Amino acid sequence: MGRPRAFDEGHVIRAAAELFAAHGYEGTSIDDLVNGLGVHRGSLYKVFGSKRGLYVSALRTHVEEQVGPLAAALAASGDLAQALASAAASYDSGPAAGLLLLAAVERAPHDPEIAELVADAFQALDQALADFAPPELAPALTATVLGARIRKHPVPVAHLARYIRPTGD
Amino acid sequence: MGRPRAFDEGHVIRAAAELFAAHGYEGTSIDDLVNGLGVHRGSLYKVFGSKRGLYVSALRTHVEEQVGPLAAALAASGDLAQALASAAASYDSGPAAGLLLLAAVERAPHDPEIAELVADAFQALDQALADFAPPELAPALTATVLGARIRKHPVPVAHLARYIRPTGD
DNA sequence: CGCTTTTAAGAACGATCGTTCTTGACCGAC
DNA sequence: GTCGGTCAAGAACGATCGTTCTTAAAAGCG
Repeated sequence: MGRPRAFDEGHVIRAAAELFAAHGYEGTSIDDLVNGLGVHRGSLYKVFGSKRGLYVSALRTHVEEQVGPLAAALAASGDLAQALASAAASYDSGPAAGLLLLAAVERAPHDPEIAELVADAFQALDQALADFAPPELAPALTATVLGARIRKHPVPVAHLARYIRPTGD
Repeated sequence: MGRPRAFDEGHVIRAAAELFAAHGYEGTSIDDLVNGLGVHRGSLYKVFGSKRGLYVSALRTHVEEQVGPLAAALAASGDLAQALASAAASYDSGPAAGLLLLAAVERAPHDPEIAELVADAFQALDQALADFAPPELAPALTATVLGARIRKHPVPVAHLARYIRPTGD
């Protein structure tokens, strides 16, 4: 009963993730979202409660739909070189790529819930990489993958594998 | 002639860098700057022209006073382990640390001048690291150092050196 | 058809945004 | 001492911020 929705919630969340990834949380206004998403102001507040609510939904969905599958792909790799290559390729692409990175540096320091989402995503990457390198190296390798995403030109992280001795020292 | 300034420009720039590093460009308002810096609104606009002008000054000073000396310290290291250790230690500390990182993900995509500042700083780190590892690995190692700064808990990047075979393949 | 419920539309709210202006305080030079 | 010039103080600008409100439109159900 009642008037049906004229928009798909998942589609809206993904489009919002793009906007937040492109301009950051503070740099994206409600008007930007209303115009870019084609969803009415009141509907956004009805469904997500606030700008922050929409942001959290966007980040959570980004982690689930982009970072999660990436971690799974890493775990299915044959060796470290393949894992690093697919990590770089997969994380470089995707319209909302960089949302996790932006969330980590912009919002996580001031928002514990976002900090937890970010930490969980990073830990998932750690675990996926820990199978192909000495375990104490996993956080550094995750840092490499994340840091590579920052630079303008692609960073050949996969080459790193050729210089790292196999698992177990 | 004329009334002398009641503030030190360098000190103001460094304090502004702290604020921008903590809350980002969009997340730091002119009122935040006026309150946190103790400098009058009109004086800020007289000296720096605009909020962006102050931000560019802060980023440039941060690169010159923090990142530059770090690159010099790297170049003076004995081996890769020492270089990575000092990179992690030096870049982790400092009140404005992270400003470069935040500038790279938040402003560089939308501001060519900032993008150039960021790219130059990254390249300086690349060159400093290229002396201790295979040259094609330098960007990846810079990415590791940058990525490590993102995570909440310190990342032991220096351990990476123990697994990397010496320069020249 | 009427009633109920949910969404869409858009004006409107006070607060804050970056920026500018006006006024008076301060200092060196004459 | 007073004049010229720079800075400090703070009110004020229009624009935009996130959020809320009022009203109309669209569906299922009796």
